[in-house]
Amino acid sequence: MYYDITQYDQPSVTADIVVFTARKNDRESYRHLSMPVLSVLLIRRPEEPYTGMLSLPGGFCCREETIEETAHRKLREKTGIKEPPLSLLCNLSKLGRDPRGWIISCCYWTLIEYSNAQTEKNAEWYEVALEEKNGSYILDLTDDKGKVYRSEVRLSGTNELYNQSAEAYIPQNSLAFDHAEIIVRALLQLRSSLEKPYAAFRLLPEQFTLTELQQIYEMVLDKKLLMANFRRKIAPYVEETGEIETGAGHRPSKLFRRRTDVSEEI
Amino acid sequence: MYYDITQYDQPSVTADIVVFTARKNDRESYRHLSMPVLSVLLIRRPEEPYTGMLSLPGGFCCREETIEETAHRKLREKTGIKEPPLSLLCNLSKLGRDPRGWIISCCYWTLIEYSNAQTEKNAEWYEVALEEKNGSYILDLTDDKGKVYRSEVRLSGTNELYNQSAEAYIPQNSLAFDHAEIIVRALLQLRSSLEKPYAAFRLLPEQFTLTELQQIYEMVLDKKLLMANFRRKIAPYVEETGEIETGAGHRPSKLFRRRTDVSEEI
DNA sequence: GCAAAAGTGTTAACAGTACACCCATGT
DNA sequence: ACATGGGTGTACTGTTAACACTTTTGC
Repeated sequence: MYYDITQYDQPSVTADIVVFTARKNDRESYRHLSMPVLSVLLIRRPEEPYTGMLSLPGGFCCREETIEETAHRKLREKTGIKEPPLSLLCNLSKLGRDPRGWIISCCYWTLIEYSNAQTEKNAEWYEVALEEKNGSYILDLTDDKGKVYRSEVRLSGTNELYNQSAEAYIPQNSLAFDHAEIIVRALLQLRSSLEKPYAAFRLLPEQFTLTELQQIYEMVLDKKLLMANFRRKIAPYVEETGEIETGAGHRPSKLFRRRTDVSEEI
Repeated sequence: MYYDITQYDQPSVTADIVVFTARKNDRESYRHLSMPVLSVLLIRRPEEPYTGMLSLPGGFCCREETIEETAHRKLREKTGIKEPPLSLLCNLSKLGRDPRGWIISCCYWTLIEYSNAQTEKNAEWYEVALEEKNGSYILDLTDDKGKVYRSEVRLSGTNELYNQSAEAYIPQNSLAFDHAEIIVRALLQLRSSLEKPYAAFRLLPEQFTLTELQQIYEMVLDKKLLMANFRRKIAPYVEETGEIETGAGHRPSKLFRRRTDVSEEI
């Protein structure tokens, strides 16, 4: 009745996820704040190819799941996090990007609150730093011992994502496959998503101070903001809880929550 | 050496493309302008499944091409258009969305200038009209004889695209597969992309009047704009060519082009 | 002249920026 | 008291919205 689709060659399809979180050191002293640290979840590969190198969490799609469900299942296994909203980032499909054969990667990104996640064995958080340098990007990933994994990424288009670079499949230093490029694209998209604060809320607990929210912005955008202006900008999206943060050695902060009549999407 | 990826079940992958264009009737009279009409390219399916129903152009991905290259090849076959920039829209992967089996659709959208395209046999342009109605969308596609194909689409999230609706695979009236939903998502994304005028330029010839550009906006956003304000808004993106449109029965319009120092991406 | 379309100017409202200043707390 | 962070007001600037007005053409 129908054409037999299996007469055509078929690819394997993976879901790969860039998971960002904000980790916060405790206060440096009773009266000094410390900035949160933008971090990404990476797996040290236990198997071929690229054994021992760092890679994004993800896995092969199977018939019983949508791609997003595969991503959710993998995230549940690695972090215990339940079904965070996923943003589609890009599809990478150039033959040669994976030495095992024809493998298409559907890439997503998401944000989770650090205290909600317990990472399992070979999954670790790495601090993310991105620097632009005459058209290329320098991506530095730093583990908790201070070891830095540097990758240089050149994006073909800009962050508009409708194209993919020829060099995408060359593993960059300690990052397997084209995963360095994926992380760079995800960070660029995260930054532009901060025009609205929905993404930032996902990095904070339900109640937060406006300073904490501002620190999320400063961490992601990698620049300082003026408090008065920032507060006016996000005022429509938050509401006071009535509660107060205590014991911080200064004027106590009001605690806010996101307004529930605004969308949670990122 | 490596795990054998072919031991897992593998999906077929298709690239589907929502191609928009702006068709312009000739002037209704020597002194009345007529609005351009937003149109989308659809194929009347010559084969099972859904024979005779309308569907998006697209085709199965093969090993030798990236997904974008497959999309480009299919567009070349249907319209003769050479490699327009593609914007990633969504991946649809729910089992059951295609009766032939496990088929993942990678959906893109793009814009082309009408005069550049020659459609082949069973490909036709359909006028697009979208109406929101308490959370659902009514999509009306009209052929050149005035026949209307109506679909009702309910998006699970909004236009943020990280989810897909359970009913996605139910063919909507005359649209095969979940293609009605894809067109709705593409139109919503096209609308929000008009914050910058790059997308609009792709619907016009190299030289155009500001009124033509404004008509593109009004056509896509489906609302009237004020001329003076519109001109100020897009002024940074265009420049005068020095030439003048003649023979229109009114004060002649200056012809503009897009400034070449701004990105062409959509 | 006149209808239709091209194009400009004027104003008020609003959002973004920079900065000055006051408030509340733990030591 | 004082240092530190929390929080507000104000003045300046640029952008957007609404509307009134002038210009140029073919008939």
